[in-house]
This record gives sequence, C-alpha cells and structure tokens, in this order.
Amino acid sequence: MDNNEGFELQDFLPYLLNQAAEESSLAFQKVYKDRYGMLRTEWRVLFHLGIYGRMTAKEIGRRSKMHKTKISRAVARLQDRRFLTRTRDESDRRLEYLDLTNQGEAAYHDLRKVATGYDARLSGDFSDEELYILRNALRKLARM
Amino acid sequence: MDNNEGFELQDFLPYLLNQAAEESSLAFQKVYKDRYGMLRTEWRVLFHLGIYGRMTAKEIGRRSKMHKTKISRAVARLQDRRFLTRTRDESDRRLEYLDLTNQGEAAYHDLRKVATGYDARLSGDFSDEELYILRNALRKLARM
DNA sequence: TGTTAATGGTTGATTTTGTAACTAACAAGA
DNA sequence: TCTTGTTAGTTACAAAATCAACCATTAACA
Repeated sequence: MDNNEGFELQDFLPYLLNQAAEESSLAFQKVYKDRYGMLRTEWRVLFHLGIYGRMTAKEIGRRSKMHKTKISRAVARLQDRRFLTRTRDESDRRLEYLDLTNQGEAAYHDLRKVATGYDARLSGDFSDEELYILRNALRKLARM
Repeated sequence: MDNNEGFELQDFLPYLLNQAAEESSLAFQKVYKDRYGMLRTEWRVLFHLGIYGRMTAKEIGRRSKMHKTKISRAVARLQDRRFLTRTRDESDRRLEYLDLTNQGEAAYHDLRKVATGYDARLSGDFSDEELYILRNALRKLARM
C-alpha cells in the first residue's frame, strides 16, 4: 500500500519531457561538440543564421527564447572562431547584424545534414500519425 | 529560394523537445524554488525518496540518469536543510541509505500535490488519445 | 594473505549559466 | 533643448553543472 496516490514520476510531463529532451540531444551534441567545439547555445545561433540569414541578436532571442546574455556570449565565441561577423547598423547604432562567414556556412551545412539524418532516425520509431500528434503537442507545450 | 532544403528548426525533435521541456518546467520550478529554495536536482531526489522510499544515491542515479556528483550535492543540501537523513549500511560500508525526514515528507506531499495539479493542467490541452500517444512517444525517446 | 580492480560516493578545478547592473544609443514629451 | 524612458547588447559576480581525480571500502583472485 503506497502513499503516493498514483503519482508516477515518469508520467509527470515536465520530468518526462526533460528526460526525452536530454536523451534525444545526446547524440547530436556529441557531433557539434566533437566536430566544432560548440555549445548548445552556439549551434542554435548558428542555425538561426544559417536558416533565416542575417539577423540581429535581438531577433535570435525573440525566435529562440534564449536569454540575451546567452546569445551575447554565443555570438562572441562564434565570432572568435570565425563562424560569423558583426556589422553595425549605421542608421541605428545599437543594432548589429550577424552574418555567417563561409566557414560558418560550411559548419551549418554540415550540422544541418547531421541534424536531418538524426531527426529521421528518431522519427523512424513512430508512425506518421504519431509524429504528427507528437510534434503538435510539443509545439503547444512549448507555446510555439 | 532558400538554401535549407526544407529544414525547419522548430520541427527538429531535440530542439522542439528542449523548448517544450523548458517551457513546461517553468511554472513548477517557480514553486519548488520559491517555496523550498530547491534546485531541479533536489526536487528530483526528494521525489525519488518520496515515491519509492528509502534508497541509495546509486539507485537514484540509476533511475533518474542524473550524474552521481549532482546527486551527491543535492543529497548534501537536502540533508543540510533537514529534508533527509543518511544511514550507513553496516554490512557494506560504502552504501548509505537515504530517508526523508518528516519535514522532507511534508515537502514531498506538498510538491506532489502541486505537480499533480500542474500535470492535469498541462494535460487539459489534449485528448486522451493524444496524451496516450504523447507519453508513449516521450517514454520511447527517453528510453524509459 | 597480498595485490589489483571495481564500486559508492565526495571533492576541487574549470566551465557554463543566471541575475543584475551597466553602456551606449535612440525616442518622446515638456 | 532637457529630462526621462526604452532598447540592444555587454559585463561582473554569484550560482550551478561538468569533469577528473580522489577516498574508503569491498571483490576477485593469484
């Protein structure tokens, strides 16, 4: 006779989501870390620029919900390693536009290929209907 | 004409899962943090002991996949704050058994109630079928 | 035994994150 | 023009996570 009124930790959505997120990030993390020495914040910034093209740190923050200090540091590191460049907006000198360098583009293409393959592998465990419901539910939970 | 071969960041499962996990953890985090000054690692340890009863740090690690240093530090903090006690196994003095104190039990019951309510709220956005598929998919992704 | 390996757990150094306070630039209204 | 407020982005310091090295104890076995 337990004391837990049927509470199951592994059904609790915040916990379950965290476990799934962590486990499913591992293999991809290994690639961007080993291959390019990147952190999670860094591949995210890289992908934002790779996918959407030139944008400001602010805009990356709006889309990714990452905090601006994380982005600021990720941008600084990516710049140090010559993955991106910054350009001041001369008409509003608070802004700076970020662009991938050729090297950044190359890393993005490489990692995007890995991500695509990895996503396909993960998706392979589910039917189309399951995937549809899963992604929809996750988007709703993530409010995006 | 883009360059991204249809890659969508917000469909990439590791990214999407992380966003959903983070967003869905926020409100619960606020409670265990504000009410008990706990960290994520600490409520997890607390819940393991609350749900499964006396166990060792090792066993918590096996179930939660948290790294042993995280657990070691969480246990130390929970002990400092009188949420649990440690007892050496005299027949194998490497092991120590962890038990919640009354105060630990009380915090667990309180937080479990919050968690249950919060989970119900999150679940409220989905049909039974969607929830079934979602939890199942997450368990598979989390390999648990 | 005695030696070596494995196990449970802790510690210290380093890295990363979070929070707040801070520039610098622009905007709005008196 | 002179506040006062807002915005984009950085920095300093504290909190937390990571990683490797470390004890103490037990196991394996020559």
